Amino acid sequence: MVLPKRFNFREIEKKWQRIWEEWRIYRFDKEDKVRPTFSIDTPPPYPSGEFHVGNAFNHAYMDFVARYKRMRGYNVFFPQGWDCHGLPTEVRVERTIGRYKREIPRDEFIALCREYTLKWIEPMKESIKRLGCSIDWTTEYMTMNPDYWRRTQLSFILMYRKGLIYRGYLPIYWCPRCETAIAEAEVEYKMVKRKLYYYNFELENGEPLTIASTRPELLASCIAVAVHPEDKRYFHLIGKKAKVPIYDRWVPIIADEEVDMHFGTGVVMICTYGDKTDVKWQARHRLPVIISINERGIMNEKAGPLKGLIVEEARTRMAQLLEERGLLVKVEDIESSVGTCWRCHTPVEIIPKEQWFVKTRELADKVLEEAKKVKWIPSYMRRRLEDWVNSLDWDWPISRQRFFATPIPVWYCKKCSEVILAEPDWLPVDPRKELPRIDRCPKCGGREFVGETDVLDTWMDSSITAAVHAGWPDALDERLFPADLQSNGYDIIRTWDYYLLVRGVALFGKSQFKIALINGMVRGTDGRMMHKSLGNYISLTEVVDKYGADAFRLWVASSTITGSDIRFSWEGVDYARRFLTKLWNAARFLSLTLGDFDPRIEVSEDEYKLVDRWVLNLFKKLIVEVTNAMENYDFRAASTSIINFTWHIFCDHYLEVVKYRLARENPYKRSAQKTLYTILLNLLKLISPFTPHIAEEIYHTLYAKHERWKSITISDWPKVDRIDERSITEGDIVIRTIANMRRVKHDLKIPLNQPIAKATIYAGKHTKLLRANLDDISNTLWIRTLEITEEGRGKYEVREYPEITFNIYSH
RNA sequence: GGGCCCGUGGUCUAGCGGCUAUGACGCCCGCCUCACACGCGGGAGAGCGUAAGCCCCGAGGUCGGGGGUUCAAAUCCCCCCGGGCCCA
Repeated sequence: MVLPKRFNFREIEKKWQRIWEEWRIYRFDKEDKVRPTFSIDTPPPYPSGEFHVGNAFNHAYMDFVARYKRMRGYNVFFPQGWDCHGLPTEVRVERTIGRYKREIPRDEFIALCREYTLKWIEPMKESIKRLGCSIDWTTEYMTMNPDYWRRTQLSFILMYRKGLIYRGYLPIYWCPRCETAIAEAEVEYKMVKRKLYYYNFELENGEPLTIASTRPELLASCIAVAVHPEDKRYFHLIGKKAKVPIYDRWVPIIADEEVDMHFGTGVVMICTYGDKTDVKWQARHRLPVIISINERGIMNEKAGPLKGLIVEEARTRMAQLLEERGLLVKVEDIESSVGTCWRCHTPVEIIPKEQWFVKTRELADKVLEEAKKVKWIPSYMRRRLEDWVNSLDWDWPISRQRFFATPIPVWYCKKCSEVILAEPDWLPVDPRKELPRIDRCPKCGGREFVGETDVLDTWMDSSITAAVHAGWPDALDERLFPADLQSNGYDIIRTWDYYLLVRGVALFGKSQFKIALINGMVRGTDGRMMHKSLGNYISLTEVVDKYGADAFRLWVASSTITGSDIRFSWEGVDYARRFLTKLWNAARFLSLTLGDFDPRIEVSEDEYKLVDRWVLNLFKKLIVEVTNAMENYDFRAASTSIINFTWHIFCDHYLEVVKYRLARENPYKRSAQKTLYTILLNLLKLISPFTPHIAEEIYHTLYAKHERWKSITISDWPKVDRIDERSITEGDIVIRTIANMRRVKHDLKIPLNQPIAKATIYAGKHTKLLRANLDDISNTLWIRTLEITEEGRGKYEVREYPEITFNIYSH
């Protein structure tokens, strides 16, 4: 069949996506016990409603691997799920319905969250499909479904029983807008302009002591004043007392090495809790705790005159109060970083709360040990994980004061407060609505219980995906666990990779994944991070609409090395598309000349010409190169090698020298056809992990009737036997001679299809070689009489082989 | 302030101890050559002195800047500057 003149990627891509799904060729075959398995722990996207180019970048990487491994004979498991729970959904639903969650019944609010989540998943699923990902859609799951949270709850129970989860009254990050605890990992630091207030405390001798603070509203919580132990200015004050202004309490003046002598006046007030250092200081110096902010960010009765004000109002009010009493010395503008809630961007507070925690500090050593066993690509990414683990000061708070999440499977005895942990066979369970299935409290015999109303951090859901994919806990398929591949961006090493490792270690005593494939960030065309707010945001839909999934995928593969940032470029995607056009046209040329060719007919070795052996052996080298690159997850090297071979070696040189053999009957027609047939078929195989749609379309038009594979995307990866280096070096001499003569003919303004009466090549030591290939030279250049002699020099030179010169006589 | 990564023609990028630094985009010139003008061939472009082009000559340069190791550095080491990510 002849290929149409142009390839309509819109139609072709959609068609194959549909057919692949119908054929079920990307399903993991559970029954197959022969092929080795390769399992991917696909990070479930959060249903934001839009699958952006960053998501697509990561999914493309996973798909390259999935498709490659399938062709290497693996039974590939490539699942897809959705990480549904989370604060952003609650925030967005509140915004959409215009009411706060506490204003409507809880079940109604949760139902709305579910409804919107389903709605937001749809376009993202569509995008993943349009990207051409070879996902096994029978595996699709949503963490908001009871069957999934049953597993999350079980993991909680198991970790609790192992003593890895505890309930404690500890300071935690708290978002006053969302009114929930958040983990260190969820705090986002932003540089903001703030005011630094200088105001006076009073010393025992009545003298003032000026301190600098950005948070004077916390004076009510001030529990000490600290200086650096070596600060000569304040050395004499250590151990004495200072009086807190407004509140007139005496607090100790202590020394601590972490005080920055050069910030402000070198005197700092310690408040419970102004920031993370305050938490450390409070504990280290065994200071009391005075909490003056409530859970909604409003000053409480402890704050006295500030009571009822929200934090920002309280700050300016306090500055006023200080000023009125002549205690305010000065106010400076400074830039400093403020921790904010990663979803709603409200500045976070630190308050102590009764919360559930995972003993992550206790698990740290084992996590580091397991992280060492993981193969990190690129390898330096492991450092990031290690640095993060080593920098953790607090345990991981896993309880959240939210609605739309997995319920904590716990009740409390009303009488004695004993924790009643759900039994595994009660799951899934919602203690907010159900009672424990016991009559009496095992400790005090009490008969009344209260369900835990807090829910679990979303990371508790998503950090067991690898195990869940493998069927845990019902029927864990050992072949799929730990997962072979975990792929994500370097920005979330501290979350995805870290939490997966923590849970892996806690629940299974090992990492849940073997390879961590880390990709960079997608930047806008201006080189900055792609953000809607920066106006450099490009949607995947737009790119795929304009250029097609294959062009986007090939651009992703070829534009940057694994782990590096990729800068979006329309020119880059366009270049990829132009290559695909080239490939299409080459295939079309073959479809025009292979009409009478039967691939079953054997072509004997001596029917092949040197140029055939040249291109076939160069192609073997390409296979080796691409295979090595794919094994190293170096998609750039793999894809650019394919592009360069196809475009230049195959199209620019080889196709030109065989055209004459294809145009009319001759003894070397079949060998030319066979060479073209073989090379294009195997090129399609090599490129199909990157551009599966076009490869499939060409395969089905030209090859499917002769070849045994239903789809080229599940065909065998090309193999290589002995490479004949000699035909490569000799072929190169012939090819270069032809190319240089074509160039000169063009420079002489002779149309390339106009016959040349006569030409002479002065070939020196290459005379014998060129004479043996005289037909290729003369026919490709349309030379009527070609002479090849050993002696003499012509006017023109073959650049790569200056010993070869030639003359061309147009008349 | 800390950890990690990056800095090569106008733009993007390869090279990561050894010829004259790779390729692409863009630019300039030529060409409708029986798959492809979404193509093919060629050229300038990584420093300066001259008005352009060419040639000669001169001091001299070449991968963010500076220093070092080495017979030899874009490549290794140190410092600085700039960008990024993560964190304090």
